[in-house]
Amino acid sequence: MTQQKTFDHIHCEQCDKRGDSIFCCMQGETLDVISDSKTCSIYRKGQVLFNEGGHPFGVYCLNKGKVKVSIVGDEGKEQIVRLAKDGDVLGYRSMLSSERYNATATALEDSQVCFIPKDVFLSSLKLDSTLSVEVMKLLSSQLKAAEIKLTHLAQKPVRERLAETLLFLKETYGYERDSEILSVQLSREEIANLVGTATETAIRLLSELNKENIIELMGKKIKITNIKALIRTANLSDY
Amino acid sequence: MTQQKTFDHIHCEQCDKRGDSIFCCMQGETLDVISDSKTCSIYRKGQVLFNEGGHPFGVYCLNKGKVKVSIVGDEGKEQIVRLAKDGDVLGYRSMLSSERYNATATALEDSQVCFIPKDVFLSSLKLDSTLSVEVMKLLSSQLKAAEIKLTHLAQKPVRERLAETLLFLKETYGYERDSEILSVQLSREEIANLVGTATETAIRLLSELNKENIIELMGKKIKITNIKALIRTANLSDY
DNA sequence: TAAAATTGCTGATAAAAATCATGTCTGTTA
DNA sequence: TAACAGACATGATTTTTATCAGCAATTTTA
Repeated sequence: MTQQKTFDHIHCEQCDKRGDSIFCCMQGETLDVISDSKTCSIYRKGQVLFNEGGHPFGVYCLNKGKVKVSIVGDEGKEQIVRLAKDGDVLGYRSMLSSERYNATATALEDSQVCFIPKDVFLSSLKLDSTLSVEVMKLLSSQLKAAEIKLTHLAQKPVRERLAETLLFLKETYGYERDSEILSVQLSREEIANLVGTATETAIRLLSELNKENIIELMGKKIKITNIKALIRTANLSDY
Repeated sequence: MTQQKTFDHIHCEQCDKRGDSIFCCMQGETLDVISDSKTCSIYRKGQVLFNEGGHPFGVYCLNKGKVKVSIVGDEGKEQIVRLAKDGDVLGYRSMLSSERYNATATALEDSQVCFIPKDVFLSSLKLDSTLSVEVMKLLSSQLKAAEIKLTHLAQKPVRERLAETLLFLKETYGYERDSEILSVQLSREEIANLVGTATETAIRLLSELNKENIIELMGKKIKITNIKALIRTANLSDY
Protein backbone atom coordinates (compact mmCIF):
# COMPACT_ATOMS: atom_id res chain seq x y z
CA MET A 1 0.00 0.00 0.00
CA THR A 2 1.30 3.46 -0.83
CA GLN A 3 2.01 5.83 1.99
CA GLN A 4 -0.81 8.32 2.33
CA LYS A 5 -0.06 11.92 2.94
CA THR A 6 -1.74 13.08 6.13
CA PHE A 7 -3.39 16.34 6.99
CA ASP A 8 -3.80 18.16 10.29
CA HIS A 9 -6.21 16.48 12.65
CA ILE A 10 -8.84 18.59 14.18
CA HIS A 11 -11.07 17.26 16.93
CA CYS A 12 -14.34 15.84 15.58
CA GLU A 13 -16.13 18.25 17.90
CA GLN A 14 -14.71 21.13 15.90
CA CYS A 15 -15.39 19.55 12.53
CA ASP A 16 -17.90 21.69 10.68
CA LYS A 17 -18.93 18.74 8.52
CA ARG A 18 -20.12 16.78 11.53
CA GLY A 19 -23.50 18.48 11.63
CA ASP A 20 -24.64 16.79 8.43
CA SER A 21 -23.10 13.44 9.22
CA ILE A 22 -24.14 10.44 11.27
CA PHE A 23 -21.99 11.82 14.08
CA CYS A 24 -24.18 14.90 14.38
CA CYS A 25 -25.76 13.96 17.70
CA MET A 26 -22.68 12.62 19.39
CA GLN A 27 -20.80 14.42 22.11
CA GLY A 28 -18.52 14.06 25.10
CA GLU A 29 -16.49 10.98 25.79
CA THR A 30 -17.68 8.74 22.96
CA LEU A 31 -16.84 11.40 20.46
CA ASP A 32 -13.46 11.92 22.10
CA VAL A 33 -12.61 8.25 21.66
CA ILE A 34 -13.48 8.41 17.98
CA SER A 35 -11.59 11.63 17.53
CA ASP A 36 -8.48 10.34 19.27
CA SER A 37 -8.36 7.09 17.37
CA LYS A 38 -8.89 8.44 13.85
CA THR A 39 -6.19 8.91 11.28
CA CYS A 40 -6.57 11.51 8.60
CA SER A 41 -5.03 11.25 5.19
CA ILE A 42 -5.17 12.78 1.77
CA TYR A 43 -6.19 10.67 -1.19
CA ARG A 44 -5.14 11.96 -4.57
CA LYS A 45 -7.51 11.92 -7.51
CA GLY A 46 -7.92 8.36 -8.72
CA GLN A 47 -6.66 6.75 -5.52
CA VAL A 48 -8.77 3.99 -4.05
CA LEU A 49 -10.03 4.16 -0.46
CA PHE A 50 -11.15 0.56 -0.47
CA ASN A 51 -11.67 -2.16 -2.99
CA GLU A 52 -14.50 -4.54 -3.81
CA GLY A 53 -13.62 -7.86 -2.19
CA GLY A 54 -11.32 -6.37 0.43
CA HIS A 55 -11.74 -6.71 4.18
CA PRO A 56 -13.05 -3.73 6.09
CA PHE A 57 -10.92 -2.53 8.99
CA GLY A 58 -12.86 0.61 9.75
CA VAL A 59 -15.00 3.37 8.32
CA TYR A 60 -14.01 6.31 6.19
CA CYS A 61 -15.32 9.76 6.86
CA LEU A 62 -14.96 12.11 3.95
CA ASN A 63 -13.88 15.40 5.44
CA LYS A 64 -13.39 17.26 2.20
CA GLY A 65 -13.56 16.01 -1.34
CA LYS A 66 -15.51 13.87 -3.77
CA VAL A 67 -15.62 10.09 -3.96
CA LYS A 68 -17.38 7.65 -6.26
CA VAL A 69 -18.63 4.29 -5.07
CA SER A 70 -18.86 1.72 -7.81
CA ILE A 71 -19.55 -1.93 -8.50
CA VAL A 72 -18.01 -3.91 -11.32
CA GLY A 73 -20.68 -5.77 -13.28
CA ASP A 74 -20.36 -9.32 -14.55
CA GLU A 75 -18.97 -8.12 -17.87
CA GLY A 76 -16.32 -6.00 -16.15
CA LYS A 77 -18.13 -2.74 -16.66
CA GLU A 78 -18.19 -0.18 -13.87
CA GLN A 79 -21.49 0.95 -12.42
CA ILE A 80 -21.35 3.98 -10.16
CA VAL A 81 -23.88 3.41 -7.41
CA ARG A 82 -23.26 6.42 -5.23
CA LEU A 83 -21.36 9.66 -4.94
CA ALA A 84 -20.00 10.86 -1.63
CA LYS A 85 -19.48 14.46 -0.58
CA ASP A 86 -18.16 16.30 2.47
CA GLY A 87 -19.34 14.70 5.70
CA ASP A 88 -20.35 11.40 4.13
CA VAL A 89 -19.33 8.15 5.73
CA LEU A 90 -18.16 5.23 3.62
CA GLY A 91 -17.51 1.56 4.09
CA TYR A 92 -19.58 1.15 7.22
CA ARG A 93 -22.05 -1.20 5.62
CA SER A 94 -19.75 -4.15 4.98
CA MET A 95 -18.37 -3.65 8.45
CA LEU A 96 -21.76 -3.94 10.08
CA SER A 97 -22.42 -7.28 8.46
CA SER A 98 -18.80 -8.48 8.71
CA GLU A 99 -18.61 -8.95 4.98
CA ARG A 100 -16.04 -7.98 2.43
CA TYR A 101 -16.53 -4.72 0.62
CA ASN A 102 -18.91 -5.14 -2.26
CA ALA A 103 -18.04 -1.85 -3.86
CA THR A 104 -14.96 0.18 -4.60
CA ALA A 105 -14.50 3.77 -3.39
CA THR A 106 -12.31 6.02 -5.51
CA ALA A 107 -11.42 9.67 -5.03
CA LEU A 108 -12.74 11.85 -7.84
CA GLU A 109 -10.46 14.65 -6.75
CA ASP A 110 -7.86 15.16 -4.02
CA SER A 111 -9.74 14.47 -0.79
CA GLN A 112 -9.21 14.61 2.94
CA VAL A 113 -10.41 11.42 4.55
CA CYS A 114 -10.59 10.40 8.21
CA PHE A 115 -10.36 6.72 9.07
CA ILE A 116 -11.99 5.34 12.19
CA PRO A 117 -10.91 1.84 13.23
CA LYS A 118 -13.48 -0.92 13.26
CA ASP A 119 -13.48 -1.68 16.99
CA VAL A 120 -13.85 1.96 17.93
CA PHE A 121 -16.75 2.46 15.56
CA LEU A 122 -18.52 -0.72 16.62
CA SER A 123 -18.18 0.01 20.31
CA SER A 124 -19.42 3.56 19.76
CA LEU A 125 -22.42 2.03 18.07
CA LYS A 126 -23.16 0.04 21.21
CA LEU A 127 -22.52 2.89 23.61
CA ASP A 128 -24.32 5.66 21.80
CA SER A 129 -27.80 4.83 20.61
CA THR A 130 -28.05 8.13 18.73
CA LEU A 131 -25.31 6.85 16.44
CA SER A 132 -27.29 3.67 15.75
CA VAL A 133 -30.33 5.71 14.91
CA GLU A 134 -28.34 7.88 12.53
CA VAL A 135 -26.81 4.85 10.84
CA MET A 136 -30.26 3.36 10.38
CA LYS A 137 -31.57 6.59 8.94
CA LEU A 138 -28.65 6.80 6.56
CA LEU A 139 -29.08 3.22 5.41
CA SER A 140 -32.79 3.86 4.94
CA SER A 141 -32.28 6.89 2.78
CA GLN A 142 -29.64 5.15 0.70
CA LEU A 143 -31.92 2.17 0.22
CA LYS A 144 -34.70 4.47 -0.85
CA ALA A 145 -32.41 6.20 -3.33
CA ALA A 146 -31.20 2.88 -4.70
CA GLU A 147 -34.74 1.62 -5.24
CA ILE A 148 -35.74 4.77 -7.05
CA LYS A 149 -32.65 4.63 -9.23
CA LEU A 150 -33.39 1.00 -9.95
CA THR A 151 -36.93 1.85 -11.01
CA HIS A 152 -35.74 4.61 -13.31
CA LEU A 153 -33.15 2.32 -14.87
CA ALA A 154 -35.89 -0.15 -15.60
CA GLN A 155 -38.41 2.31 -16.93
CA LYS A 156 -36.91 5.51 -18.23
CA PRO A 157 -35.10 6.15 -21.52
CA VAL A 158 -31.42 7.10 -21.48
CA ARG A 159 -32.01 10.73 -22.32
CA GLU A 160 -34.22 11.23 -19.29
CA ARG A 161 -31.79 9.40 -17.05
CA LEU A 162 -28.93 11.53 -18.31
CA ALA A 163 -30.83 14.71 -17.54
CA GLU A 164 -31.66 13.31 -14.13
CA THR A 165 -28.00 12.49 -13.53
CA LEU A 166 -26.95 16.05 -14.35
CA LEU A 167 -29.53 17.37 -11.91
CA PHE A 168 -28.29 14.89 -9.36
CA LEU A 169 -24.73 16.10 -9.81
CA LYS A 170 -25.92 19.62 -9.25
CA GLU A 171 -27.81 18.60 -6.10
CA THR A 172 -24.87 16.66 -4.75
CA TYR A 173 -21.91 18.88 -5.48
CA GLY A 174 -23.44 22.15 -6.57
CA TYR A 175 -21.99 24.73 -8.91
CA GLU A 176 -18.61 26.35 -9.06
CA ARG A 177 -18.87 29.74 -7.39
CA ASP A 178 -20.71 32.47 -9.28
CA SER A 179 -21.62 30.21 -12.18
CA GLU A 180 -23.84 27.42 -13.36
CA ILE A 181 -20.88 25.14 -13.98
CA LEU A 182 -21.06 21.80 -12.19
CA SER A 183 -18.29 21.53 -9.64
CA VAL A 184 -17.49 17.91 -10.44
CA GLN A 185 -15.46 16.90 -13.41
CA LEU A 186 -16.21 13.42 -14.60
CA SER A 187 -15.03 11.68 -17.73
CA ARG A 188 -17.70 10.87 -20.31
CA GLU A 189 -17.23 7.24 -19.42
CA GLU A 190 -17.94 7.98 -15.75
CA ILE A 191 -21.06 9.90 -16.70
CA ALA A 192 -22.16 6.91 -18.77
CA ASN A 193 -21.44 4.57 -15.85
CA LEU A 194 -23.54 6.75 -13.61
CA VAL A 195 -26.42 6.91 -16.08
CA GLY A 196 -26.16 3.24 -16.96
CA THR A 197 -25.54 3.41 -20.69
CA ALA A 198 -22.80 3.09 -23.31
CA THR A 199 -20.18 5.83 -23.36
CA GLU A 200 -20.96 6.79 -26.96
CA THR A 201 -24.64 7.15 -26.14
CA ALA A 202 -23.85 9.42 -23.22
CA ILE A 203 -21.55 11.54 -25.38
CA ARG A 204 -24.14 11.78 -28.13
CA LEU A 205 -26.94 12.81 -25.81
CA LEU A 206 -24.74 15.32 -24.03
CA SER A 207 -23.97 17.02 -27.29
CA GLU A 208 -27.68 16.90 -28.14
CA LEU A 209 -28.46 18.79 -24.92
CA ASN A 210 -25.64 21.13 -25.86
CA LYS A 211 -27.17 21.83 -29.29
CA GLU A 212 -30.53 22.43 -27.64
CA ASN A 213 -28.88 25.06 -25.40
CA ILE A 214 -29.88 23.20 -22.26
CA ILE A 215 -26.29 22.67 -21.23
CA GLU A 216 -22.97 23.99 -22.44
CA LEU A 217 -19.97 21.72 -22.78
CA MET A 218 -16.55 23.18 -22.03
CA GLY A 219 -14.23 20.24 -22.10
CA LYS A 220 -14.93 18.26 -18.96
CA LYS A 221 -16.84 21.17 -17.49
CA ILE A 222 -20.57 21.22 -17.87
CA LYS A 223 -22.60 24.37 -17.53
CA ILE A 224 -26.32 24.11 -16.99
CA THR A 225 -27.69 26.95 -19.05
CA ASN A 226 -31.37 26.10 -18.89
CA ILE A 227 -32.23 24.17 -15.76
CA LYS A 228 -35.97 24.33 -16.36
CA ALA A 229 -35.58 22.62 -19.69
CA LEU A 230 -33.26 20.10 -18.07
CA ILE A 231 -35.86 19.30 -15.44
CA ARG A 232 -38.41 18.95 -18.19
CA THR A 233 -36.27 16.51 -20.15
CA ALA A 234 -35.61 14.54 -16.96
CA ASN A 235 -39.38 14.07 -16.83
CA LEU A 236 -39.62 13.62 -13.07
CA SER A 237 -42.93 13.22 -11.32
CA ASP A 238 -41.94 15.36 -8.38
CA TYR A 239 -39.64 18.39 -8.75
CA MET B 1 -60.72 0.31 5.32
CA THR B 2 -62.03 -3.24 5.03
CA GLN B 3 -62.20 -5.34 8.15
CA GLN B 4 -59.34 -7.80 8.23
CA LYS B 5 -59.94 -11.35 9.27
CA THR B 6 -57.68 -12.24 12.18
CA PHE B 7 -55.86 -15.44 13.03
CA ASP B 8 -54.89 -16.96 16.36
CA HIS B 9 -52.10 -15.11 18.10
CA ILE B 10 -49.22 -17.10 19.32
CA HIS B 11 -46.55 -15.55 21.49
CA CYS B 12 -43.58 -14.30 19.47
CA GLU B 13 -41.40 -16.51 21.63
CA GLN B 14 -43.13 -19.55 20.16
CA CYS B 15 -43.06 -18.26 16.60
CA ASP B 16 -40.87 -20.58 14.54
CA LYS B 17 -40.29 -17.82 11.99
CA ARG B 18 -38.60 -15.63 14.56
CA GLY B 19 -35.21 -17.34 14.19
CA ASP B 20 -34.71 -15.92 10.70
CA SER B 21 -36.11 -12.50 11.47
CA ILE B 22 -34.73 -9.36 13.05
CA PHE B 23 -36.36 -10.48 16.29
CA CYS B 24 -34.11 -13.53 16.48
CA CYS B 25 -31.99 -12.31 19.38
CA MET B 26 -34.75 -10.80 21.44
CA GLN B 27 -36.10 -12.34 24.61
CA GLY B 28 -37.80 -11.70 27.91
CA GLU B 29 -39.70 -8.58 28.68
CA THR B 30 -39.04 -6.59 25.52
CA LEU B 31 -40.29 -9.46 23.44
CA ASP B 32 -43.33 -9.81 25.69
CA VAL B 33 -44.25 -6.19 25.09
CA ILE B 34 -44.06 -6.68 21.35
CA SER B 35 -45.95 -9.90 21.49
CA ASP B 36 -48.74 -8.45 23.65
CA SER B 37 -49.20 -5.38 21.50
CA LYS B 38 -49.30 -7.02 18.10
CA THR B 39 -52.40 -7.68 16.08
CA CYS B 40 -52.48 -10.52 13.63
CA SER B 41 -54.60 -10.51 10.51
CA ILE B 42 -55.06 -12.34 7.29
CA TYR B 43 -54.58 -10.48 4.03
CA ARG B 44 -56.20 -12.08 1.01
CA LYS B 45 -54.39 -12.29 -2.28
CA GLY B 46 -54.23 -8.85 -3.85
CA GLN B 47 -54.91 -6.97 -0.62
CA VAL B 48 -52.61 -4.12 0.21
CA LEU B 49 -50.73 -3.99 3.53
CA PHE B 50 -49.65 -0.42 3.00
CA ASN B 51 -49.60 2.08 0.21
CA GLU B 52 -46.98 4.37 -1.29
CA GLY B 53 -47.57 7.82 0.16
CA GLY B 54 -49.38 6.56 3.26
CA HIS B 55 -48.34 7.23 6.84
CA PRO B 56 -46.67 4.40 8.74
CA PHE B 57 -48.25 3.47 12.05
CA GLY B 58 -46.17 0.40 12.72
CA VAL B 59 -44.30 -2.48 11.19
CA TYR B 60 -45.62 -5.59 9.49
CA CYS B 61 -44.19 -8.99 10.23
CA LEU B 62 -45.04 -11.58 7.62
CA ASN B 63 -45.82 -14.71 9.57
CA LYS B 64 -46.86 -16.83 6.63
CA GLY B 65 -47.31 -15.88 3.02
CA LYS B 66 -45.85 -13.97 0.12
CA VAL B 67 -45.80 -10.23 -0.41
CA LYS B 68 -44.48 -8.01 -3.18
CA VAL B 69 -43.07 -4.55 -2.52
CA SER B 70 -43.35 -2.23 -5.46
CA ILE B 71 -42.83 1.34 -6.56
CA VAL B 72 -44.86 3.09 -9.21
CA GLY B 73 -42.61 4.76 -11.77
CA ASP B 74 -43.18 8.19 -13.25
CA GLU B 75 -45.11 6.72 -16.15
CA GLY B 76 -47.42 4.78 -13.84
CA LYS B 77 -45.70 1.46 -14.38
CA GLU B 78 -45.12 -0.85 -11.43
CA GLN B 79 -41.59 -1.87 -10.52
CA ILE B 80 -41.32 -4.70 -8.01
CA VAL B 81 -38.33 -3.91 -5.82
CA ARG B 82 -38.51 -6.73 -3.31
CA LEU B 83 -40.33 -9.92 -2.43
CA ALA B 84 -41.06 -10.84 1.17
CA LYS B 85 -41.37 -14.32 2.59
CA ASP B 86 -42.12 -15.89 5.98
CA GLY B 87 -40.39 -14.04 8.79
CA ASP B 88 -39.71 -10.89 6.80
CA VAL B 89 -40.46 -7.51 8.29
CA LEU B 90 -41.99 -4.78 6.18
CA GLY B 91 -42.56 -1.06 6.45
CA TYR B 92 -39.97 -0.39 9.12
CA ARG B 93 -37.84 1.79 6.91
CA SER B 94 -40.24 4.68 6.41
CA MET B 95 -41.00 4.49 10.11
CA LEU B 96 -37.36 4.90 11.08
CA SER B 97 -37.04 8.07 9.09
CA SER B 98 -40.57 9.30 9.87
CA GLU B 99 -41.42 9.48 6.22
CA ARG B 100 -44.39 8.32 4.25
CA TYR B 101 -44.21 4.92 2.66
CA ASN B 102 -42.37 5.06 -0.60
CA ALA B 103 -43.48 1.66 -1.73
CA THR B 104 -46.63 -0.41 -1.75
CA ALA B 105 -46.84 -3.87 -0.19
CA THR B 106 -49.35 -6.27 -1.69
CA ALA B 107 -50.14 -9.87 -0.75
CA LEU B 108 -49.32 -12.28 -3.57
CA GLU B 109 -51.34 -14.99 -1.85
CA ASP B 110 -53.40 -15.23 1.33
CA SER B 111 -51.00 -14.28 4.10
CA GLN B 112 -50.85 -14.09 7.87
CA VAL B 113 -49.42 -10.79 8.97
CA CYS B 114 -48.61 -9.47 12.45
CA PHE B 115 -48.71 -5.74 13.02
CA ILE B 116 -46.56 -4.10 15.68
CA PRO B 117 -47.48 -0.52 16.58
CA LYS B 118 -44.96 2.21 15.92
CA ASP B 119 -44.31 3.29 19.52
CA VAL B 120 -43.76 -0.26 20.68
CA PHE B 121 -41.31 -0.98 17.90
CA LEU B 122 -39.40 2.26 18.35
CA SER B 123 -39.09 1.86 22.09
CA SER B 124 -37.92 -1.74 21.63
CA LEU B 125 -35.28 -0.37 19.32
CA LYS B 126 -34.04 1.88 22.09
CA LEU B 127 -34.21 -0.75 24.81
CA ASP B 128 -32.74 -3.68 22.95
CA SER B 129 -29.53 -2.99 21.08
CA THR B 130 -29.60 -6.44 19.48
CA LEU B 131 -32.70 -5.33 17.61
CA SER B 132 -30.90 -2.23 16.32
CA VAL B 133 -28.04 -4.37 15.13
CA GLU B 134 -30.38 -6.71 13.32
CA VAL B 135 -32.21 -3.82 11.69
CA MET B 136 -28.92 -2.40 10.51
CA LYS B 137 -27.85 -5.76 9.13
CA LEU B 138 -31.15 -6.15 7.33
CA LEU B 139 -30.95 -2.69 5.82
CA SER B 140 -27.37 -3.39 4.76
CA SER B 141 -28.23 -6.58 2.98
CA GLN B 142 -31.22 -5.00 1.28
CA LEU B 143 -29.09 -2.09 0.14
CA LYS B 144 -26.52 -4.49 -1.21
CA ALA B 145 -29.19 -6.42 -3.08
CA ALA B 146 -30.66 -3.21 -4.49
CA GLU B 147 -27.29 -2.02 -5.75
CA ILE B 148 -26.59 -5.32 -7.45
CA LYS B 149 -30.03 -5.32 -9.03
CA LEU B 150 -29.44 -1.77 -10.18
CA THR B 151 -26.15 -2.76 -11.78
CA HIS B 152 -27.71 -5.68 -13.60
CA LEU B 153 -30.56 -3.52 -14.84
CA ALA B 154 -28.00 -1.13 -16.28
CA GLN B 155 -25.75 -3.73 -17.82
CA LYS B 156 -27.42 -7.04 -18.54
CA PRO B 157 -29.78 -7.92 -21.38
CA VAL B 158 -33.38 -8.82 -20.61
CA ARG B 159 -32.93 -12.53 -21.26
CA GLU B 160 -30.22 -12.79 -18.63
CA ARG B 161 -32.22 -10.76 -16.15
CA LEU B 162 -35.25 -12.96 -16.71
CA ALA B 163 -33.21 -16.09 -16.03
CA GLU B 164 -31.81 -14.42 -12.95
CA THR B 165 -35.29 -13.52 -11.79
CA LEU B 166 -36.45 -17.12 -12.10
CA LEU B 167 -33.47 -18.26 -10.05
CA PHE B 168 -34.25 -15.56 -7.53
CA LEU B 169 -37.83 -16.77 -7.26
CA LYS B 170 -36.53 -20.26 -6.62
CA GLU B 171 -34.10 -19.00 -3.95
CA THR B 172 -36.76 -16.93 -2.27
CA TYR B 173 -39.79 -19.17 -2.27
CA GLY B 174 -38.46 -22.55 -3.35
CA TYR B 175 -40.30 -25.30 -5.16
CA GLU B 176 -43.66 -26.89 -4.57
CA ARG B 177 -43.09 -30.12 -2.69
CA ASP B 178 -41.58 -33.01 -4.67
CA SER B 179 -41.20 -31.01 -7.84
CA GLU B 180 -39.24 -28.35 -9.62
CA ILE B 181 -42.28 -26.11 -9.90
CA LEU B 182 -41.82 -22.65 -8.47
CA SER B 183 -44.09 -22.15 -5.51
CA VAL B 184 -45.04 -18.59 -6.43
CA GLN B 185 -47.57 -17.82 -9.06
CA LEU B 186 -47.09 -14.46 -10.66
CA SER B 187 -48.82 -12.98 -13.64
CA ARG B 188 -46.67 -12.40 -16.71
CA GLU B 189 -47.00 -8.72 -16.07
CA GLU B 190 -45.64 -9.14 -12.55
CA ILE B 191 -42.71 -11.13 -13.86
CA ALA B 192 -42.03 -8.33 -16.33
CA ASN B 193 -42.24 -5.76 -13.54
CA LEU B 194 -39.75 -7.76 -11.53
CA VAL B 195 -37.36 -8.13 -14.47
CA GLY B 196 -37.82 -4.57 -15.57
CA THR B 197 -39.10 -5.03 -19.11
CA ALA B 198 -42.25 -4.92 -21.21
CA THR B 199 -44.82 -7.62 -20.56
CA GLU B 200 -44.69 -8.88 -24.15
CA THR B 201 -40.92 -9.20 -23.98
CA ALA B 202 -41.15 -11.22 -20.79
CA ILE B 203 -43.78 -13.50 -22.31
CA ARG B 204 -41.73 -13.99 -25.44
CA LEU B 205 -38.53 -14.83 -23.59
CA LEU B 206 -40.36 -17.18 -21.24
CA SER B 207 -41.70 -19.13 -24.17
CA GLU B 208 -38.21 -19.12 -25.68
CA LEU B 209 -36.84 -20.72 -22.52
CA ASN B 210 -39.75 -23.11 -22.72
CA LYS B 211 -38.89 -24.13 -26.28
CA GLU B 212 -35.27 -24.63 -25.23
CA ASN B 213 -36.45 -27.02 -22.52
CA ILE B 214 -34.92 -24.92 -19.78
CA ILE B 215 -38.28 -24.29 -18.17
CA GLU B 216 -41.74 -25.68 -18.66
CA LEU B 217 -44.77 -23.42 -18.65
CA MET B 218 -47.99 -24.81 -17.19
CA GLY B 219 -50.32 -21.87 -17.10
CA LYS B 220 -49.09 -19.67 -14.30
CA LYS B 221 -46.93 -22.44 -12.96
CA ILE B 222 -43.31 -22.53 -13.98
CA LYS B 223 -41.23 -25.65 -13.75
CA ILE B 224 -37.47 -25.38 -13.89
CA THR B 225 -36.46 -28.41 -15.92
CA ASN B 226 -32.81 -27.55 -16.49
CA ILE B 227 -31.44 -25.37 -13.75
CA LYS B 228 -27.85 -25.59 -14.98
CA ALA B 229 -28.85 -24.17 -18.32
CA LEU B 230 -30.87 -21.51 -16.53
CA ILE B 231 -27.85 -20.52 -14.47
CA ARG B 232 -25.84 -20.39 -17.66
CA THR B 233 -28.33 -18.13 -19.40
CA ALA B 234 -28.40 -15.90 -16.32
CA ASN B 235 -24.66 -15.45 -16.90
CA LEU B 236 -23.76 -14.66 -13.31
CA SER B 237 -20.18 -14.14 -12.22
CA ASP B 238 -20.61 -15.98 -8.97
CA TYR B 239 -22.92 -19.03 -8.73
C1' DT C 1 8.46 19.07 -27.20
C1' DA C 2 7.45 15.13 -29.89
C1' DA C 3 5.42 10.79 -29.70
C1' DA C 4 2.22 7.90 -27.67
C1' DA C 5 -1.81 6.98 -25.39
C1' DT C 6 -6.06 8.03 -23.89
C1' DT C 7 -10.32 10.37 -24.29
C1' DG C 8 -13.82 12.53 -26.89
C1' DC C 9 -16.63 12.85 -31.02
C1' DT C 10 -19.45 11.41 -35.10
C1' DG C 11 -21.38 8.41 -38.59
C1' DA C 12 -22.95 3.90 -40.08
C1' DT C 13 -24.78 -0.29 -38.83
C1' DA C 14 -26.62 -3.92 -36.08
C1' DA C 15 -28.91 -5.64 -32.32
C1' DA C 16 -32.11 -5.33 -28.71
C1' DA C 17 -36.27 -4.16 -26.93
C1' DA C 18 -40.68 -1.63 -27.03
C1' DT C 19 -44.83 -0.87 -29.22
C1' DC C 20 -48.74 -1.95 -31.98
C1' DA C 21 -51.99 -5.16 -33.62
C1' DT C 22 -54.57 -9.21 -33.48
C1' DG C 23 -56.08 -13.49 -32.00
C1' DT C 24 -56.49 -17.21 -28.49
C1' DC C 25 -57.16 -19.01 -24.17
C1' DT C 26 -58.74 -18.73 -19.43
C1' DG C 27 -61.62 -17.94 -15.89
C1' DT C 28 -65.54 -15.23 -14.19
C1' DT C 29 -70.09 -13.74 -14.00
C1' DA C 30 -74.79 -12.79 -15.70
C1' DT D 1 -73.86 -21.98 -20.62
C1' DA D 2 -73.12 -17.90 -23.20
C1' DA D 3 -70.69 -13.90 -23.33
C1' DC D 4 -67.47 -11.06 -21.30
C1' DA D 5 -63.16 -9.48 -19.40
C1' DG D 6 -58.71 -10.23 -18.53
C1' DA D 7 -54.53 -12.57 -19.26
C1' DC D 8 -51.61 -14.79 -22.50
C1' DA D 9 -49.39 -15.43 -26.95
C1' DT D 10 -47.29 -14.22 -31.29
C1' DG D 11 -46.29 -11.62 -35.54
C1' DA D 12 -45.00 -7.19 -37.66
C1' DT D 13 -43.03 -2.88 -37.12
C1' DT D 14 -40.70 0.95 -35.06
C1' DT D 15 -37.84 2.90 -31.82
C1' DT D 16 -34.12 2.86 -28.94
C1' DT D 17 -29.70 1.74 -27.81
C1' DA D 18 -25.32 -0.69 -28.43
C1' DT D 19 -21.63 -1.72 -31.23
C1' DC D 20 -18.19 -0.95 -34.64
C1' DA D 21 -15.13 2.08 -37.07
C1' DG D 22 -12.46 5.97 -38.01
C1' DC D 23 -10.82 10.34 -36.83
C1' DA D 24 -9.91 14.65 -33.88
C1' DA D 25 -8.61 16.55 -29.64
C1' DT D 26 -6.50 16.28 -25.46
C1' DT D 27 -3.50 14.56 -22.02
C1' DT D 28 0.38 11.90 -20.60
C1' DT D 29 4.86 10.40 -20.84
C1' DA D 30 9.40 9.72 -22.57
